[in-house]
Amino acid sequence: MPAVPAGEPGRNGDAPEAVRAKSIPEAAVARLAVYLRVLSGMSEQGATTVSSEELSQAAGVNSAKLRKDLSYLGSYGTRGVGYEVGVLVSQIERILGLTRQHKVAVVGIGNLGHALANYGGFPGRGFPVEALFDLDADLIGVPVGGLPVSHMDDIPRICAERGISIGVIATPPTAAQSVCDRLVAGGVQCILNFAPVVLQVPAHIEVRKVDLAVELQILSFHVARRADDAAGNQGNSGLPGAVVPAENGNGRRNGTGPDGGRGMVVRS
Amino acid sequence: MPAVPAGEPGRNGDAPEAVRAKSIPEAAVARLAVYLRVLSGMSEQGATTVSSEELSQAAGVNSAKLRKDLSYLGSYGTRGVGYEVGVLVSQIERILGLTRQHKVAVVGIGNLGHALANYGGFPGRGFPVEALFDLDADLIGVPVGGLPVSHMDDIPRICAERGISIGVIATPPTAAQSVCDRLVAGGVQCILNFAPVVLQVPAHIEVRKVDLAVELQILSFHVARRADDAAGNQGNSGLPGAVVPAENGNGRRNGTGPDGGRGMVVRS
DNA sequence: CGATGTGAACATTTTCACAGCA
DNA sequence: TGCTGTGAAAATGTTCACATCG
Repeated sequence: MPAVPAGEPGRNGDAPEAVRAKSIPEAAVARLAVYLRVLSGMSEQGATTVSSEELSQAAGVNSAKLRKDLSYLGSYGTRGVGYEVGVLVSQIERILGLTRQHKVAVVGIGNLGHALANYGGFPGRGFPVEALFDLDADLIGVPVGGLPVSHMDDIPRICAERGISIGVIATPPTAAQSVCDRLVAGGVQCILNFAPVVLQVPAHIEVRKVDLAVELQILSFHVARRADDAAGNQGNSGLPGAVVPAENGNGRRNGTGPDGGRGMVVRS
Repeated sequence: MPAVPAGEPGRNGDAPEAVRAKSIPEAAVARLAVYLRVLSGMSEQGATTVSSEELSQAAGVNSAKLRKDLSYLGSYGTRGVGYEVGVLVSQIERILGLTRQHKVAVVGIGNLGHALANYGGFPGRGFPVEALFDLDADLIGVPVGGLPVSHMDDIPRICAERGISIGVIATPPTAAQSVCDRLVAGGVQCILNFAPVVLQVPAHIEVRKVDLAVELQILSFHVARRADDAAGNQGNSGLPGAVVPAENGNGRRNGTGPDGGRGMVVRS
């Protein structure tokens, strides 16, 4: 995605496809991460091969979609048999760029930030937390999860020094944009934003947001809609029928989407 | 969405459009929640009207999309002028079902659950936390955020008694499915899942997931892709050019989508 | 005149359905 | 025979562009 100077993002008449090669769909990337987790679990349980049917069941998607997604990796399956778990894991890790580490900085050591910091290195390794920041004087210097908290003013310097590539914003909404700017100044390339604000960033910075309020409101919408359906409710709607994978609609895009609530979190 | 008994979700040749009326796109619903937050902020600052241009800027989408989204509410704008903030707020709240309260139960009072419980009522009111659950004997009975923690075995009974409609799962992944089943048994209609597992639920239950690992891995993918682009980097890519709203791709679907890593989360 | 509301063009994503290979 | 890989169709979602109306 060639960065667009300003104004409306990506506004070009026809765009002669520029340089972009094959490029794998955003939606597929998100699912690959899920497949990876499922595959890791299977691997730990000793499985060596899986069929698209099995894997798709476990991941909660249909098999056609799964195969299409995996096809973006290349052809690593064996017709009539299935896929080798180990191969799939490697290939997905390769595509997702998990073969190298991505240093993380957590800003805002409140409830959520604290939880994240205590994580002591994010999911499945590969995302070591290497810097913590806050404004609270009482927190500066205090080790959280083994790492001392630094002052937000030092974000640019410290991020640059330590080669942080991902910044996690877990501050109150009012501080978020300022923190974001400093992270960018520090050379951070991606931001995971838990604050309920729409961040303004240069085109080359990737932002993803997690917003509790938005999630709850979307659920609220569905509850409401269900109530409306109180009409032609033929067939089997509320009947405790078969149980199937959630298969909901979290295919979030990132950008401007849902933001929301207040901030907290974490768990493993 | 008529519930599909079992097997592959929604597998029907052509589906004669059944009963579904107009129905507003999932993607739009997520954005409406964002508009609502932005509008609330504007309202607090005394703004009484907004143009699609202003609002879209603040929300990080383009004006056409914003107008299309708002059109699902009905026609509440004034040509040549814009929209009345108050009207928009009311209409969005109506569509999102925010005119009534949705009682929330939080399961798993660890780092995340604790943070959520302390929230003392979720974002912008409308989502009061009315029950807390955990397995830890040391926690049972202890008030967290003013509410005593109950045992997970009592999930079905208590949820039913208190009329909980939304369950938040903040437990370790191993307990998630079991908790989910009990929430469903207790009559909960929607689930917000912070555990990195694909939940199996009856078709009439709405599930949304928040997965830190998946988010980080998606960001990792973009870092990696950026590295690859190290080729024909003409134009202005890394140049600190204009700053624009994030507008990323968090348009998550929910269902079977991205799940992910280990579990953590949240904010404010 | 200026901004909304929207049909139609376009783009992306999902699903189908089946050829092809182990 | 059975399952992968994929072209093509269908569905969804986004953007354009402009008629319309306050």
